Amino acid sequence: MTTSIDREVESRLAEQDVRYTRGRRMVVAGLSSAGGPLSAAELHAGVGNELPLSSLYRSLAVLEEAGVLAPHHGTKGLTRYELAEWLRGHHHHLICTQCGAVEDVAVTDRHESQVERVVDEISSAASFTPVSHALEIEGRCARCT
Amino acid sequence: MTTSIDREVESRLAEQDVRYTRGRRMVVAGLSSAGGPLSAAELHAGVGNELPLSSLYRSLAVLEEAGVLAPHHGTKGLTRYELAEWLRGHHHHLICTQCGAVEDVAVTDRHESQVERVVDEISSAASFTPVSHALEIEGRCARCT
DNA sequence: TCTATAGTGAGAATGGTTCTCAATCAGTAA
DNA sequence: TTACTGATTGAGAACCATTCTCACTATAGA
Ligand SMILES: [Mn+2]
Ligand SMILES: [Mn+2]
Ligand SMILES: [Zn+2]
Ligand SMILES: [Zn+2]
Repeated sequence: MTTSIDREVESRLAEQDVRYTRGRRMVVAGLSSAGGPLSAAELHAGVGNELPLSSLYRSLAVLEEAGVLAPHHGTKGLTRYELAEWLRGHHHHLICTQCGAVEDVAVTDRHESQVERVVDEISSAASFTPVSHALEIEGRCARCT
Repeated sequence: MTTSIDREVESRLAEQDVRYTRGRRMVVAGLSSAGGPLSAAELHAGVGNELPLSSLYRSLAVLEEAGVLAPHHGTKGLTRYELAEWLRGHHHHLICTQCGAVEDVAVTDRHESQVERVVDEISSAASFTPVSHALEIEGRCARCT
């Protein structure tokens, strides 16, 4: 099945003369259907341990380099990846300190513009040029309350 | 030299029957005088490679457990630590994508209350119980512009 | 002082991630 | 189609931040 995200990734990679191979498609598909960022190990398990780990890691690196994926450095010794914002849309994260789950959360335009105003004011006061921001909320998820 | 932070850490550890030893003091001192979170390797170098790495890592773990330090998972394969918020005060981070530096940035009460309102609204919409938040701004620092 | 417990340091072990290299695949030209 | 060429893959070794082990030392309390 070819989704719309698949098609967008396809053309993005074509622009950069990077092939959209079977393994890379599996990674994108795995992350497309996830509710939050996934680690290499989680992706590996998610595809029934097809796709060798070395290839999986290489695919993650290639797709990150191509701007298709964004790394998310969460808990200790583990990098999780998610689709880049131009594919999935901007969002923030709810991180459960109990079970460790990271959940995507959409954000309204009103909230987003408020956050952006704060980001811009903080940045300009520090002579910093902001490119993006991440608002991460830690606490207890609905299941762990 | 015994700073005020030193005294606060001292009593916090005393409450928990955890000794405030030479190595632990070196870690707290190193982080007190830093402008952002530091990794184990950075701390190690900062004290002239006194304090063996195994002891340094153990001190970081003990101080984190005691609530004196907070880990910051920023870059790949590297955990940086900073003083907990009750010691250093709440702040946010400017992360330079060019040089990798992480800089603390103070936040005004007005900004903070705006951010907190957004955090609360996002959380309650997701049945999430927020405990803390982190606003991380990525971009170029003044030096790398 | 004696004893029990906490802390230390050197090095081994662990585990996520990256690297190596030979084999295979995909695009291109003849 | 066939031959050529560079990209991609997979198995395993290597890497490196972090954690563990264990014998030794320091400290607090009886
Ligand atoms: Mn996400
Ligand atoms: Mn900080
Ligand atoms: Zn949870
Ligand atoms: Zn910089």
